[in-house]
Amino acid sequence: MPELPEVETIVADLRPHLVGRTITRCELAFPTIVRHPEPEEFIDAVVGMRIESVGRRGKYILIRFDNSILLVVHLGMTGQLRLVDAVTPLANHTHAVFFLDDGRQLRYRDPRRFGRLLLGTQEALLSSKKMPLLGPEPIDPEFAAGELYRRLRKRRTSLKAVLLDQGAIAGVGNIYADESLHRARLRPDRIAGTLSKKSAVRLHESLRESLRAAIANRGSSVDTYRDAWGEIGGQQEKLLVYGRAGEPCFTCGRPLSSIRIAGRTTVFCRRCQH
DNA sequence: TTAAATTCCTGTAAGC
DNA sequence: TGCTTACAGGAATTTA
Repeated sequence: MPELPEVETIVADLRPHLVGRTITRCELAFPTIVRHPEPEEFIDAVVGMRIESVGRRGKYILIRFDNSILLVVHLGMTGQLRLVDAVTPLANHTHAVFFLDDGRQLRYRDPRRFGRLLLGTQEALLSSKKMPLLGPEPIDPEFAAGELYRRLRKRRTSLKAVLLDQGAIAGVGNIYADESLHRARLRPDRIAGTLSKKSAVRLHESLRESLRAAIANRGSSVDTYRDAWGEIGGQQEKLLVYGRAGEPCFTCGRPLSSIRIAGRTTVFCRRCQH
């Protein structure tokens, strides 16, 4: 499922192709995928807009138009945003198509429909709670270990739950939460507030390393994730624990354990993580 | 106020 | 082989 590295890959791929393009037409095959504003208003507002920039905040794709209005795309679990030629056959579950002035199309496809589209200024979307307040970007050079430590310290829930909390740290999902906790040799069910500064520094480094490696490998295609060209990523081959329950730990050889934390499958090594 | 539980969805895989 | 059932999970919403 798309997390920070997968969204970053899509955004980086789309940026040079979308900036400067104008949306000439928009078709919604499944209008309820648009959560704001009403679908008719959404179409009226988006058509004729020129794309100024393409960015990312957490797991959100931000397509900014030249009047500071944003087209916000959240991929949920199975969302895909693809740039295709007009002759490319329409895949099933394609809910929205944006026609561009160069003849190409930006298509949103999402079998499970957990994703959503939003349109508006950043301020309006935030104040109307259509977009939540997100925590800091973990790969931002300014995101220091001390900041992570402060955020962990005030929480009385598990490390895993805090890593998944988008208001605590933006962009981390089930894959990279498990991966970074394993790298940091920390049990996912450790209460966040009991962590030492030293352990928090280790988690900070592990988190950033897990995300950086995944971005370098164009993300993990463990479920239906595909990049903007429909291609799979490469990080799924390099995952240390995610999806490997029962298989041997690469460090000690003991079978990896699987438990449920915060309603999420969580894989870790009972021998290596404390 | 914080944390946990519930809900939304459908493709996939396991089990009978 | 074909049907049924369990499972996957991001985040908004509800409950504790």
